[in-house]
Amino acid sequence: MLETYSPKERIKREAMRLFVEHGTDAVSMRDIADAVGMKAPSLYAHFRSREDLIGELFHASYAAYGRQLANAASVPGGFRQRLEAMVRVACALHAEDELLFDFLLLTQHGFLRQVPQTEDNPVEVICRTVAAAMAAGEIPSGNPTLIAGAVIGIIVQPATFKLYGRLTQGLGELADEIVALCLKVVS
Amino acid sequence: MLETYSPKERIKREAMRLFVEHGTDAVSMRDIADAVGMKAPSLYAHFRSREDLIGELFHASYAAYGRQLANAASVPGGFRQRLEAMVRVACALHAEDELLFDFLLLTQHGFLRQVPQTEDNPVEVICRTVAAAMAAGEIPSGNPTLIAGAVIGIIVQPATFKLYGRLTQGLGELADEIVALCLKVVS
DNA sequence: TGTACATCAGTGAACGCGCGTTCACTGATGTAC
DNA sequence: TGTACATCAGTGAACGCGCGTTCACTGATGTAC
Repeated sequence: MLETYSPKERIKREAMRLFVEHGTDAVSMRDIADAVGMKAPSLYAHFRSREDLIGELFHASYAAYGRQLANAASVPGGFRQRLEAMVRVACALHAEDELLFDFLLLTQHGFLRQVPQTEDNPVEVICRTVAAAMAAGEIPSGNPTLIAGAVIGIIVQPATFKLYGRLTQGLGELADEIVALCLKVVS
Repeated sequence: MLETYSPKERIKREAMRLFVEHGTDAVSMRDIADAVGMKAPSLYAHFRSREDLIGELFHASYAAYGRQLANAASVPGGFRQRLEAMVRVACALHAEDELLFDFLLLTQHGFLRQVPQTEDNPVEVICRTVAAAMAAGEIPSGNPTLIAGAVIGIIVQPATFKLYGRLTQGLGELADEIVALCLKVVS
């Protein structure tokens, strides 16, 4: 039941849903409050401002994605095992909570300029892992950032296709094929 | 000289620049007018509304990209030649007018739901071309939309990296490598 | 050459609206004795 | 069990602001005679 979640969790969830459905800027505090069954002023008992609410939604989830990828990147084995683990984690995150994945996908450009380049940054994790493998001679030498970008693109663009209905299967069901495509790109 | 362009062209250009720099929703009609050296009401001599201005900017450019890709997709030769031609066109478009490419990249999610699935749609062009090649047995069978998504991701994600300064070279300089990555993905 | 008029890109002032946010208040719930 | 008080999530009313847009007007430019 929705009611078993805390008010703060319900607000975050409904806000995310509305942001994905209509775009961040088309959703007002009153819209969010309505969706939760509150009045707008009540939201300020849980978040200091609208910007805080959206920022908390983005940054917390983005960093959580980064930590999950970093975990996967540290599995024992060679680069190919680590890459496969990372790609499978990304696909699993999409399968577990597609709304959250879509939220990050759609709102990324409002935040990427201010996102810290730390170890919690998912893009950073993949770039570092590819660069390390290339430096160690595990994959052919080249432009590591470009290869990392290709890998990320192979995950993110199909997620976009799913969002707009071009693909009916989610990344969870497509994981095997996506892993295979990413492995081709690093060969 | 800027002054040799028509007022309408100058408005479109400055608007695009501001939208890329600050995000569509953070730019007001007054901001655009200021950048062009006019007052806000003057914009309405050239565009019926703010929505019209942004829509014209997006849809005209998006369709022009689609036509260029469709041209490339019709070069003589096998699928690999056509794919290479399309990827090179995409890279050339980025090299010729990075601002426009970035604008389409950043604003796509505000429009993709309402974009027509016609022959002018760039995504549609690539999906159709891959599907045809797969049906003809020119590439291994699989999920054609997923492969097309991977190809698009390999182009779009590096463009995003360039936008945020992760890559210093544009797609023009990276074209050879990007072509090679796309060819791997369809093998 | 000079005068009267048409054209039209651009403007100043103003509009109504919805936004984020504040704040004094309500009313249900829990605690003390 | 009953009364007085504290707590605190939630509210109604209101605020100031910047937005998109309208409209009567200006003032430079071109044309007719």
